[in-house]
Amino acid sequence: MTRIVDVARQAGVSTATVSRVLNGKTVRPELATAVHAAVAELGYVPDRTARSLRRRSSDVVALVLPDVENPFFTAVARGVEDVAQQAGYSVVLCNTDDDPAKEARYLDVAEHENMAGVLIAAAPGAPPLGNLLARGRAVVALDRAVRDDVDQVTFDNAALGRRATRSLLDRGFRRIACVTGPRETSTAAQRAEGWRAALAEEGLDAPDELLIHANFRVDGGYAATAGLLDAAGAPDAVLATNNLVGVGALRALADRRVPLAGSADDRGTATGSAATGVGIVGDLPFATSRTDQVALLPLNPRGLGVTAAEMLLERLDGLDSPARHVVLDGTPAADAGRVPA
Amino acid sequence: MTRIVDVARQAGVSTATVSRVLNGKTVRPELATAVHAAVAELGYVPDRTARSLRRRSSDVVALVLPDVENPFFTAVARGVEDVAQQAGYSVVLCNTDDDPAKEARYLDVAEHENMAGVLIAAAPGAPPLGNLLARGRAVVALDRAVRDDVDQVTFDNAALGRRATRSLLDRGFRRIACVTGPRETSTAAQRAEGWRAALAEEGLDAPDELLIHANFRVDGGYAATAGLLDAAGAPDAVLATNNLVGVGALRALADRRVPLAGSADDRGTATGSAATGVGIVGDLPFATSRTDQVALLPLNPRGLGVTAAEMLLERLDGLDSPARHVVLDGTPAADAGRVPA
DNA sequence: TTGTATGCGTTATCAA
DNA sequence: TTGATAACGCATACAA
Repeated sequence: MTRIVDVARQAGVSTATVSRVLNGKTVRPELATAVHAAVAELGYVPDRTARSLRRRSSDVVALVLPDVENPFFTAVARGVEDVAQQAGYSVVLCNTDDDPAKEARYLDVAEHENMAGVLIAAAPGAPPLGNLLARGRAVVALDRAVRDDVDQVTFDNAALGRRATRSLLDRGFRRIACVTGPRETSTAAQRAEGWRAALAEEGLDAPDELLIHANFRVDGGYAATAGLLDAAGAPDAVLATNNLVGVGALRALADRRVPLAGSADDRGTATGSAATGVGIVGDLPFATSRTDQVALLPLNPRGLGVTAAEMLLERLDGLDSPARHVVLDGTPAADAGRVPA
Repeated sequence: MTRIVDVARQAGVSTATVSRVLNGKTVRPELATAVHAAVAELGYVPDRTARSLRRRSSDVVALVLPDVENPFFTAVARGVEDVAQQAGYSVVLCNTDDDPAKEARYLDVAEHENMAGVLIAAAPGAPPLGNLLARGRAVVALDRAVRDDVDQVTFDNAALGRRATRSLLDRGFRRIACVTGPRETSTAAQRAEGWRAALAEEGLDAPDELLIHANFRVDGGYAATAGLLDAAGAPDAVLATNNLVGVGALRALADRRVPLAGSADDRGTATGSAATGVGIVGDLPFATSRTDQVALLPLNPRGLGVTAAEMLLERLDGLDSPARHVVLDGTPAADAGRVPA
């Protein structure tokens, strides 16, 4: 392994000068070129562990997510990684299952590993992120809102809920149920608020029995949708406020042979249940059926990750500036100009 | 931040003794308890960076994957993480997109970050993993076969291909196409071999035009299946050798309104195309349709991750033992007894 | 068995 | 601007 002393010797300078060149401090140009030549010739790569120990901060960033199996979050991770890699940071993925205890463990690790920063979609009910901030770590919350004093980037979830509901209204549905995530999860609550608002704008009621708080996974969407279909006064359409809940809803309909309203199967297939409309806030990258009768409101999770990572990078060299809140539109088209590819 | 000297002072011993206690060396019991008490009281956590620098190896493990957006590999990651966490290791996810250059970069990082080990589903055509081995790093290849001199855990892919094909044969299909991944990818090639073998056992031909090498993603499966349907002598069933290709195949059929053979839609729906059977090696966690007419051969990617992680842990304290090759059956039931939950 | 003292490779302080 | 050297926190060789 080649060390900094080897480079120093080869270039005929001190280790301090080599270090300065490598860290962009002011050095006489000819010495700098000599150092670069030596680095190239020896194939020297600084030992990141030693560097971390000395700097008291590594070039690793933690990305703490509720569910790495959710394609939404893996897409977020892609965006984060692309930006972070570019800037020389590595990304560690941490999966919390929305368990505050798991989340706390990972944040501990992040601190004791001297990680440069943390990007987090925080579990509801988890303790605030003040510890990390207090210890001078950069923190950016993404997707889900947290305490005001930390940087965060979220979608305009109320607007997303409104727009998805409106597109169902535009298709002629009137009795629209909303299957969303846990009450405490900000995205779930806000998208449901958007649903309520869209109905209100149309002079429609949003009765309690049409708002279901499930978990934000496939089984949650499945059970909730099945329940809605079984209950008296079944809805003529269902709004799923995230991708996995949407998958569950579609599968529940398929299992019961309830056709999608507006599809070719709508008429002709003999079935006991009335055709039902489906709206989804999010995408279905692994759909096994046609989705053209589904009112999809595609999101841009990658853009969310990109923006969050960029905020973290800025925060890393400016720890004292006030917290910033960025609200993205959320859809790929709208973010196109705003978020770098 | 509390350091080892603080603990030493508190316990009335030297830093060396504290270190020994923490690392399980032999120490007089009463001193050990004193140290433990001090650790607890001060809430001491060793600085992992310093430890890495000194030991020349960290407690981070790299998990290098071709596609973190593929649910198969995220499930592998879950298995790896569970085992690794338990043993005190953190897991870094690295995404290569099967690009040898990206893979090489990550392996470089793993080496220069002094990571304890690497778990990798290697990109075909990537340079062998000898470098890492030579530098004394523990390496375990998973899912895909690599050079014989490195530990590896794979599925019995030929058998998987055979069984999936057989289940299509059992359902009465005779002209069965195979859509698999790139020739160079061992899993793709071996599962296709299994397909060929199953047909041969039945005295059936496996003509070249029925074997398609696509990419191992949704678009690959989609295009390949569409092509098969368009060609003269279309198959009566399609075997997809991985989950994403299966998604693509199902969506191609749905888009063309080709009913699944054996489903309720099989008769009744007027369509130009004949009903087609589908077999898939893998699972469809995000299917938006019923899958009971699909011949699914479920896999156990989590078990793959668990086994690979356990092999890595063993390798970590025994770097010189000969390379081991573990071949898992691959299905959840068969692995149930073999792979710890 | 325990303590002392050195070194891991880098960055930062200080004097020149 | 540059160089010599101390320090980051821990583990271990060596001495006791």
